[in-house]
Amino acid sequence: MTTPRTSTREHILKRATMLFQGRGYNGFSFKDISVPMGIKNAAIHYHFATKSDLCTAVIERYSELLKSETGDFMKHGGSARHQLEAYLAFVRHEILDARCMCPLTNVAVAMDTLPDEIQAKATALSIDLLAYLTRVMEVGREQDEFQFNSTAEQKALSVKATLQGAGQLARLMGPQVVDQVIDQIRRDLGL
Amino acid sequence: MTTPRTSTREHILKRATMLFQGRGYNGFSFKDISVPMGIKNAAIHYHFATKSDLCTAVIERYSELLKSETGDFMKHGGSARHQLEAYLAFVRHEILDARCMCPLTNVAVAMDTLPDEIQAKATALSIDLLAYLTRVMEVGREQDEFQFNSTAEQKALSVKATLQGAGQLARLMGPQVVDQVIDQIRRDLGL
DNA sequence: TCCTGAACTTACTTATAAGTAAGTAACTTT
DNA sequence: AAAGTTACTTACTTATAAGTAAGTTCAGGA
Repeated sequence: MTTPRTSTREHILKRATMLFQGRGYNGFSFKDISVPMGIKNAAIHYHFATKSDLCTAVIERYSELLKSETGDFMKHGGSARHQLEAYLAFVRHEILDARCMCPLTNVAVAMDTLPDEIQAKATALSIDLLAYLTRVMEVGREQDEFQFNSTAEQKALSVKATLQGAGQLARLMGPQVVDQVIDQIRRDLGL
Repeated sequence: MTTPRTSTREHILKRATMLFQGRGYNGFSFKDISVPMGIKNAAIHYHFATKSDLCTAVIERYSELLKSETGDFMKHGGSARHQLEAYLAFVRHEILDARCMCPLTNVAVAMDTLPDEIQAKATALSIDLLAYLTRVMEVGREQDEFQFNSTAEQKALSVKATLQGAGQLARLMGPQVVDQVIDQIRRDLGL
């Protein structure tokens, strides 16, 4: 073997992430991972006992990624505007460059068909994300950067919903909708 | 047979609609339709040659439903506020009572795995819906009912995205988010 | 009454899915 | 050098998917 064996697991996870975010849980099979990688399906099962385990790991990893990006702000504060822009840039990148959906979208649509473990992880992620955005909204209003007349939580929920929806509409109507929607989020915050 | 045969096709369509909107194209099978109906899979194939045909009919029917609900306004105008509320009520009903997602969401997530025909129908639907909402925004601003400082199209896009996202978050975080998001849409229009 | 077509069912095919058990090659430890 | 341990492959099972071809039932018309 020329490829270092220790990285196989990482490669599987990377591909699974792309497929899960790009097609949803029911939209891909082990073959979509194994064939392009030049390995056998059983190799995937060696690293991840079941498809459910694999996709749980995908969501876990996504959660960790977001946690590391948002953690500092949650602990130490900072500029809300700066945080918002970082988050918007992250979402923008996922939609336009990676051409994938937020894992939350994919869990939500197939909710009833998914293992409980995945539902739980996704729910936890959505709660974390909302808590983060709520904090950003709170701080932003305190700092007189953002203007809105509802609760920070409600505004955060609305911003999150809008971004989730932007990912969908981008697929249907083209990538240009993303920047329009993001611009409107800023305007609706008085920016 | 006690059941009138002529209604079988309608029953199939009804069930397919629930399943497609509830689980996505890849999240249900013919069995999910035939077993609860007490018919055989082949009976579905008699009315709809392929799964693609069946789901195309589902989206077509949804488009017709929306067209009939929005058509009058598009032709004759009226109160934008009234139209907006009717549309919000429609979306609210779908999320809370029917507990299903907009077909656009389900197409968007599995875009790459779906037949071209379905992609085309969904794209057409999204364009129609956006045109409708754009008109509502335009009229609303002309009538001094709505306030926003971007183009009517951009605002409409943002509202649509927000509602699409609300459907997702409702599944993950509970039904109460829907009314919060809808309330925020009103606030962001100066209502 | 025979015939025809609509609306199915029965019985099948083909493909693909997830998952498993047993074997193997190479590296690691003792 | 012998004995694990890791990271796989080979070969298989079981389940389920969409789709099809041929036969059946019943209602209405000539």
